Amino acid sequence: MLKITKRVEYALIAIRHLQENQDVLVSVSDISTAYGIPKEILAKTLQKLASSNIVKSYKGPTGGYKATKKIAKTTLNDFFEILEGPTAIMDCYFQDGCDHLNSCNIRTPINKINDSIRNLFNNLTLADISQ
Amino acid sequence: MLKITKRVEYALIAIRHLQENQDVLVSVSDISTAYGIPKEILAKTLQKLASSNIVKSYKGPTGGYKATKKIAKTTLNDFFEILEGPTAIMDCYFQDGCDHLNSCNIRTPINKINDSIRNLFNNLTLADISQ
DNA sequence: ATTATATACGATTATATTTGTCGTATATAG
DNA sequence: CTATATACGACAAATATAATCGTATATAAT
Repeated sequence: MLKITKRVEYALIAIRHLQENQDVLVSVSDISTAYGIPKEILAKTLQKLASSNIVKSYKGPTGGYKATKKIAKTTLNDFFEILEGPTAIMDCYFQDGCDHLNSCNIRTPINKINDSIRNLFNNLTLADISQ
Repeated sequence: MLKITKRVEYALIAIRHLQENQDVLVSVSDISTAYGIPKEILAKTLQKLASSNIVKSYKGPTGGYKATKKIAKTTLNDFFEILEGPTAIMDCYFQDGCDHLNSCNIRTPINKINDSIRNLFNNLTLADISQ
């Protein structure tokens, strides 16, 4: 449990690679072959990052991706939520569709754990974890 | 991603129920029916907690479980690891069997994230998240 | 203009993990 | 002796994640 997904893993690999090669455009294939990552998944992952301006995309032959200055300032929470949606350890007892809500006795602890994790990730940037 | 398992959820429900009923022995069936939890899974979960002395078990008819004083002092990390094994966001790039190790460029960030989470969970007890 | 190569993106399949069930053994109160 | 509780391993079902496939669009180079 509490695992990150391959998408997040691939995204981290990609942005670090882009940061180390800021002078050139890097294509999906470049990263895919360099790290042994399935091309299609990596492509979609970079598309998500591009739509949030974490990276910038350039179409056409000689196209590819570039790192942006936004990367360093991005929090882990934002990074995760761009790729995977809301950070939440449960999915979920306290929203619509929970048929246990009436007898639920763990609302407080679940919320406290969740708040702690979100607070942690909101106070860590991608720059913080890079060095 | 970063979800807790049902086992952890059920364990939380169970220990909170036991803490609220410290004067009596509570059986698996009691908790199972009260919260709509599958009996067999709950049983195994409580067996794990019992083998770590988080709860105490009593066999035979009129048997069941009781909360122990150890609960409040138990850290979230210990609680999670009793039920689910080592707390780690990846499984894993840096151990045996990783065929990407030579080209891995995310060792540092993964370790930093992992250390942060483990640090958080090691400094939160079950008592801390209860109120 | 045409071609080759890149990103963009929805639909589908494959795989892995999690969740739940079944069967059997052991302990013990009445 | 019997009924009811915990103990525990093996298996099956359900769900979530990962990967693939197909098609569209943009654009640099010829």
